[in-house]
Amino acid sequence: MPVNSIVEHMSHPKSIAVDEKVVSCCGPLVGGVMSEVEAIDMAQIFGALSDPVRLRMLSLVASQDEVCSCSLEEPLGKSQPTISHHTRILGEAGLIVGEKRGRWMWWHVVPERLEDVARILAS
Amino acid sequence: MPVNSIVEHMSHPKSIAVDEKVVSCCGPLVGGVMSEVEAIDMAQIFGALSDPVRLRMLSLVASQDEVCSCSLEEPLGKSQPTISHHTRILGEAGLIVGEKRGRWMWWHVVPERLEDVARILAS
DNA sequence: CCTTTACATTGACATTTGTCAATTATAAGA
DNA sequence: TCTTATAATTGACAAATGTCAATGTAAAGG
Repeated sequence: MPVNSIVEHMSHPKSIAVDEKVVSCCGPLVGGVMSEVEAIDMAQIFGALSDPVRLRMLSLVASQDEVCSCSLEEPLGKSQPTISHHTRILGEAGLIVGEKRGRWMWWHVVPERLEDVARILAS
Repeated sequence: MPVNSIVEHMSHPKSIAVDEKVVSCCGPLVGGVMSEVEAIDMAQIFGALSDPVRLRMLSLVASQDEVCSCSLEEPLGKSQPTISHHTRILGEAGLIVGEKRGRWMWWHVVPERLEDVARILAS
């Protein structure tokens, strides 16, 4: 129980005594207060996951070994430039990887990346 | 190996044969293609996590049993209305919960919610 | 070559988002 | 009651974001 609640009605609780990281067992969320740069990097990944179209896109890619860009337009109901835009954002976040073969761009998910993100949250 | 890659240079790969969900063991990301409403709900949660200030805020709250709103302004370097804005977004996403005691608003994380999100990604 | 096809890029636009000053609401103390 | 302290709300604004039409690029086939 924190000092805060003990002195609840007596003193101002503005100072935080940050717990020190005992062991390096945990993700950034639990194991100490996050730095500015950590937060920016992490926010970029979560930002990639913060759009409904991209989530359904990721789900579509994950449902196959690999999926071509052209086969995403119809199920997502978006134009070709929009699909390209979203694949780029998911790619830059490291969540999917694309390989060009012939005329087609083939995408597959990066499971390790998803596990990394999951570990951040539930460490 | 998908039909897609076999007929790579022969036919157009626009049709996706969606794998059917065999058992309900998995999160929405792996166990079948996500629906529109699922995607919108999930995007709201990830949207709450997609801002550096909110990530550091969540990390600060997670570093204590509970944290008062007023003790977030200084470490995050944001104004009081901005802090209130961000706590509301994290709260609406179910990631933190606030309780008003006296003049102070005390926040704590919801670990189960974080685990839920983690399970979505690494199921 | 020239044409077709798949994808990327650019530019424009409306919407959403993050921020703060000013104000309002509520709780505690004198 | 009057004053002080904490938080929520409102309004305004700049910046970021999602979308598509138009255009550019590169690969394959004639």
